[in-house]
Amino acid sequence: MSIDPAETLDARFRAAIASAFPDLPAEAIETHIAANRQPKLGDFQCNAAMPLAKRLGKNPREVASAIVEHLDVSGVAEPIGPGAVAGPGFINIRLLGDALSESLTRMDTDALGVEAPEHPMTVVVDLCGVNLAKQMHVGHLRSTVIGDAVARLYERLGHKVIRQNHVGDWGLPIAMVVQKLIEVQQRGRDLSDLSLDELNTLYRAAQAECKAEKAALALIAKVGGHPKAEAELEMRIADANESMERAKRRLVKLQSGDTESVAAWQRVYDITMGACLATCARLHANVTEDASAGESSYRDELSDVIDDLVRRGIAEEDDGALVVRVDGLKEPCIVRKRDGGYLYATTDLAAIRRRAGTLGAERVVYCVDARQSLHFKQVFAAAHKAGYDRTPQGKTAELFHAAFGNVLGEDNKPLKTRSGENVKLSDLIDEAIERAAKTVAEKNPDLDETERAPIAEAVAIAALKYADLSTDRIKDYVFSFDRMLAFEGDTGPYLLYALVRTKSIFRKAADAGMDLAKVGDAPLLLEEPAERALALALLRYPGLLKAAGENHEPNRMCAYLYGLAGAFSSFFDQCPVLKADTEAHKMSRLRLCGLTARVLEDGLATIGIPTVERM
RNA sequence: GCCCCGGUAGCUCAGCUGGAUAGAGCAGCGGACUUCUAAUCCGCAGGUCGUUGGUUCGAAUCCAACCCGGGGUGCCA
Repeated sequence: MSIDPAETLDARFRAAIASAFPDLPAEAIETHIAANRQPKLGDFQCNAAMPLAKRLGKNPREVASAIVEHLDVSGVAEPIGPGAVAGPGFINIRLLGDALSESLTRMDTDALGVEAPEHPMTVVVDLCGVNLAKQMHVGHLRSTVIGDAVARLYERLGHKVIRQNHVGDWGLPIAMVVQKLIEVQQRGRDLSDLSLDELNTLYRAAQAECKAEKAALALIAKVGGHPKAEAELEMRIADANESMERAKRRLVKLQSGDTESVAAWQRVYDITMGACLATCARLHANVTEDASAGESSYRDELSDVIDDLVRRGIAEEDDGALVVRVDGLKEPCIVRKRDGGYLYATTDLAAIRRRAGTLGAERVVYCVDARQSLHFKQVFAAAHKAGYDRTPQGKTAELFHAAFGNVLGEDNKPLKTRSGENVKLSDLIDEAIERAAKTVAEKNPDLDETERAPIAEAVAIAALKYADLSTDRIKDYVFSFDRMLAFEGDTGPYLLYALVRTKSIFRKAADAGMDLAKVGDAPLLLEEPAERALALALLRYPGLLKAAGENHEPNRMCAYLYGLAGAFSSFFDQCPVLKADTEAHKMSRLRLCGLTARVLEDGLATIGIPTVERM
C-alpha cells in the first residue's frame, strides 16, 4: 500500500474496473481519483464512470454501480455501496480513520514520504543570467528566484542538478565597456577601488557614444531639416561610428587574448560577479561562482559549432547569413551574421551541446523571460536537428523554456523607478527588510534587537520570494510591498507564522516538562474534522512535490503550503494541543504539529524560502 | 500582416489538465482573544469565467471566429 491514499485507491479502483469490464484493455483504464471538492461528501472521489460509459456506450450511473459492485476498499475506506454513487456517476469515498493514521504514520520519516526516483536524471537549470557591468535589477529577480526554486525542486526529488548562470559577459556590448574602462584608466583612474555603480555609468556612457542616430538622420534627409542641425547630427554620427569602431577593434583584441584587454575584462567580471553573487546570497538563492558558465566560456566553441553545421549541411547560406531552417517555424534560426559575427543563438547552440553532450543533461530548463520564447523555439529545434541535444548515452535531452512574465509596478507597466530606470534588486531587498523590521518590531515588541534583525531579514526575503513564486509563472504580476508584507492572507509571512506556531508549542511543552522523546511514536488519533483535514493535506505532499517539480511550477508548491498552513491554523484553533483532554490526544496532536512543521520547513526550503524559529 | 501569451468577484490571484453549487486573499459587513504567538480562526456578502458559436451526459478548461491588453517577428541580447 502506498503512502498516498490516492494511489491506493487508484489501485483498488483499477482492479474493480478490470473485473467489472473484463474486455477493457488494461491501458484503457483510467480511475480519475481526485480529492473531493466537497469534504461533506467524502475525502476522495472517483470520476471514472462517465468517460468509461461514453467509451462503452452505456449509462454512466450503471457503469458506476458496476464498478462499486466489484470494488474492494476494505482496510482503506468506509464501505462503498450503491448509495455512494452521486450525480451523473461520481463515486464518493471516505477513508477509514485507521487507514488515514496508518498512512500518515508511514509518511512520518525523514524523507516525508518522498521516494527516490527510479531513474535519477541529470538536470541543467539555466538561471540568473546577469550581464557584466550592470547591477542586478528586477529583470533578474524572477530568473534567479524561479530558477533556484526549480533547481531545488529537482534536487529534492532526488535528481542531480547542475545550475548554469549564463552570464552575459561577452560580445560587442562588453567590448564597449572594456574599451571605455581602458580609456578611463589611461587618463589616470586607478581601478583598484572601482565600484559596480561606476562601471554601470561607464557602460551607459559607452552605449550612448556608440549609438548612431541613423534613424533621425534618415528622417531629416527625407523631410528636409535645418542644414545646421543636420550638420551637427552628422558629426555626432561620425563620433558614434568612431566609438563603435574602437569597440569593435577592442573586441578583436579581447578575442585574441590581448593582455591589457583581458585584464580589464577580468576586472569588470570580478566586480560584477562579486556584487551579483552577494545579492543572490541575500536572496537565499543558491547561485555561486561554480554555477557561472558565461557566454565567454563558449567563445572557443562557436566556430566549431558553425563548421560542424556547415559541414553536415544542417545550416545553409541565405542572403549572406548562415541559418538553420526547421520544420514548423517560418523564421529560421540565424547562427552567423552576414559580417561573419556570431549571435546569441550560436552561443545557445554551443550551450546545449555542452549541457547535453558533455554534462550529460537529460533535461535542460531555461528560466528566462517569456519574450525569448520564439528564440528558444528556434534554438531548441535547431539543436535537435543538429543532434546537439544528445546525451553521451544517446538519449535525447528534453529542453524546456520555463518562461515567466514581467514584474509590473502599481501602474501596470514594467516596474521602474520614478526616473524611469530599472529598479536595483539590492534596493528592493533593502526596502523589504526595512519595512519588515518595522512590522516585526510592532507585532512582537518582546524580541530584542539582535533577535529582530535576522527575523526581519528572513520575513522580508520570504515575502519577496513568495510573491514572485506564488503566481503562475507565465503571467505578469504586480509588485506591491504593501501586499506581500501585509502579513495577512496568502503571503510568505503567513507561512512563516504558521511554522512559528508549530515550533512555539514544542517550546511550551518542554517548559511544561512533557516528555517530547515519545512524541514521534505517539499513535495518531484523527477524530476531529480539523484533524482529518490536516492529515489529508499532509498526505498530499509527496505527490504535490513531484508534480510541482517536474512541471516547473513552484506556484503549486506555494498553493499547497498555503493550504497546509490554513489547515493547520484551523486545527490549531479548534483542537487544543497541550490542553487536550487526554495524554494520548496531547501526544497525537503534538505529533501532528511536528509533522506539519517538518513539511512546512521542507516545502519552504524546497522553493528557497528562509524560515525562522520565532517571530 | 503573421506568431506567442494573457483576459475569472471592486482589487490581487488560484482553479490539480473535461466533472457536482467556479475558489482564496485583500477591501466591506458580523462573530471568536485574562492566547498553545489573534501576523489567527469562523461566518455573511460579492461572478453572464472577454464575446459569439461549436464539440458532449458535462466546458473557465477542448475547437473556431472575433474583441481588448502585452510581447515577439531574419542578421541586438
